[in-house]
Amino acid sequence: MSVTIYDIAREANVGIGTVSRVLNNSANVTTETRERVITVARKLNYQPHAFAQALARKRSNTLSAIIPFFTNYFFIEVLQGVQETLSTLGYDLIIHGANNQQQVGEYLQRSMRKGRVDGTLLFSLELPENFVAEFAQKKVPLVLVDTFHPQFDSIRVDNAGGATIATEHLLSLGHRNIGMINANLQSAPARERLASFRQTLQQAGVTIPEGNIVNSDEQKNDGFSRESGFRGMMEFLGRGLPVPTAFFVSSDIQAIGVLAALRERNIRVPEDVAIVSFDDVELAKNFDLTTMRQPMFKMGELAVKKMIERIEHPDAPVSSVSFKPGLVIRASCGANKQYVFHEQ
Amino acid sequence: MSVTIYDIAREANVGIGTVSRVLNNSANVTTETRERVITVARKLNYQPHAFAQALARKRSNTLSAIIPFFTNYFFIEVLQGVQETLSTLGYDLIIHGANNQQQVGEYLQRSMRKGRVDGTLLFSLELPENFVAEFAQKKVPLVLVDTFHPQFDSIRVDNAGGATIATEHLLSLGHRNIGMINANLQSAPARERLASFRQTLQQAGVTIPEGNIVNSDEQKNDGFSRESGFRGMMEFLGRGLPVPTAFFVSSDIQAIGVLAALRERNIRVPEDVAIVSFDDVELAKNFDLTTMRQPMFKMGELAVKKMIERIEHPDAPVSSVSFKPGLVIRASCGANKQYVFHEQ
DNA sequence: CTGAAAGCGCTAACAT
DNA sequence: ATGTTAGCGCTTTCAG
Repeated sequence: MSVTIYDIAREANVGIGTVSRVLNNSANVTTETRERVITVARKLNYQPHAFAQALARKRSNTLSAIIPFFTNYFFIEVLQGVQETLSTLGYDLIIHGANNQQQVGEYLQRSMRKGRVDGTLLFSLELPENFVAEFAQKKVPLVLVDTFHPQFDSIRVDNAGGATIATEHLLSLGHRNIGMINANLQSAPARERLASFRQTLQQAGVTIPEGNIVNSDEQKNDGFSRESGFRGMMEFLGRGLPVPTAFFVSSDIQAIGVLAALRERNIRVPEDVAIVSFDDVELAKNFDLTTMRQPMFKMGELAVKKMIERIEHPDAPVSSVSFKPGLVIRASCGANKQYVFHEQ
Repeated sequence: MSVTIYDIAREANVGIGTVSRVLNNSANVTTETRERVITVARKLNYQPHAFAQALARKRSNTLSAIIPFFTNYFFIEVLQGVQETLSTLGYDLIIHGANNQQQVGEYLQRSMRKGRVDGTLLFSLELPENFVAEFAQKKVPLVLVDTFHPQFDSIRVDNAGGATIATEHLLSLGHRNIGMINANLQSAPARERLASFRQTLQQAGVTIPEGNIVNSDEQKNDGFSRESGFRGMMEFLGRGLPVPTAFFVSSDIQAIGVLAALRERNIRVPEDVAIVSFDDVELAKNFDLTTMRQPMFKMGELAVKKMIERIEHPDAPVSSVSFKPGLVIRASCGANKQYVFHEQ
């Protein structure tokens, strides 16, 4: 059927071993024969058979990524970083979208149990405990992105640090009555962002009514959604409390909903209320949101690099790095009231 | 190392052939031995080695998808359909993000590299001509999604039909001065949507000033972006023409920009201007956009089904199906002025 | 019905 | 330096 190293060997009058050697750039081949083989290979339009290689090498050069099925911009951008990096390394990426914890298990099983992939990246999903012991013992290359487990490599966002910066920014702008529209507390990022928000206010000696904080109770996407932001702000407004002069919102996507709610009530941003959110997804700049930027693309790159290192050094100590988000100032916080639409 | 069919065979006192047979549900095995083998396999926690299977079967059970790197909601939703369907079929999906035409070629080459994948899905990108002859002759399983080539299967959106419905809807609402904010005409969908818009008006005997039509000249994403919509509307407003009572916008994402521009000029939607756009991406409902819904998830499903059929019947005639978008009426067209935020 | 054996295409250890 | 050979783990004839 298709051309194999046997065809090349015959045509070039060498053994298949030699062919394999030149194809793998291994030493000990005369430049003369090397060139002959290469010429023939090119002439025959030879393409190595990936699976045969994988089988013989016991290495597949492909990774898998398990991501939440309800994908949002965060994953997309991180994935782009992953994909780009992988592709320069000659690796392939298999994607698995998980709907629930059980599926995570299935995919983990499917990916790892056997030669299928060299390693897997788990995104924003909890690692099921029943895999921990086995994976740790077998030293399965697993890196967690935006999630954590002490026994595996992970890459995280410093939610606490980010929330602190956001809150301090609002404080520095003179705001003293601040509110927070948060996602569902069942998600760790939501908990961490809230805790730091509280702590930062407290350290600044600022007290706010407990009613200024609205936590989402939505299940979908853990409340990191536009609807959730809209409802959260509406709920706050329904409480009849004095409207704070500023809000910290736990994600850009929610902030967009918050903006809609505010507009409906004719409350202007940033004149009446300043907004700072979190993530800096693609959309954020279009809404002129001041937000905490997470270097998503970079996180993807780093995830891959860690993975490669892990594959090459299975016994290296596990490491966890967290990215500290940076403040991106746009119009929504009022620090810069100019409407800047076309920012790069 | 890990458990193979040899281990099972030994343990169950049968030959590896028999083990393989029961594992593949092939006939001609006594229920007795079958059960014995299954028991042992389970006990040993056996997992088939995908690559070895692929090598022996000459079939990998994995597909690849080449998508534009600047991914938007459209792809994400289609991909979810692809992924979900594939996963129920036991297939894996390899993702390649292409930045340019040349990369499409590289990935095409890499994917098709013998046996790597059983077929590839090409999304919204033109199939490089230099692959056509070879792929067609070798009957490489290739299905095009949201793009087209006469020699390969494809799944498309009926842009013409959709634009017609959108325009007729506006007409039926009584609008006679209508405008269009379009994407970059270098993209086929933009051209098709514009042509049908024109034709529908003409057939209805409605004439509009040429200046009512604004085509984007942006490169990024072919002008299917929020910025592009914003600028398009601003440009129109700068022309000094009477403002139409309705606009057809070539995508939801642009419509969001259009909305922003209109708001800035204090032009109300839908009271002053009605808007109908195209796509019905996730965000559309949050902006209460009346739009033409493309069944993206379904398109993904169908793409996979077509692919499987193509793999099984390499000689079947090529087919191309186009999905006719359906009108989703929300608040932005004024047909239903009620603010509906929480629609499912 | 089932065991044995021949590949699938490639790598790597072993000869020469 | 290069040819030969033994697998990698599984499927699939081919005998029996």
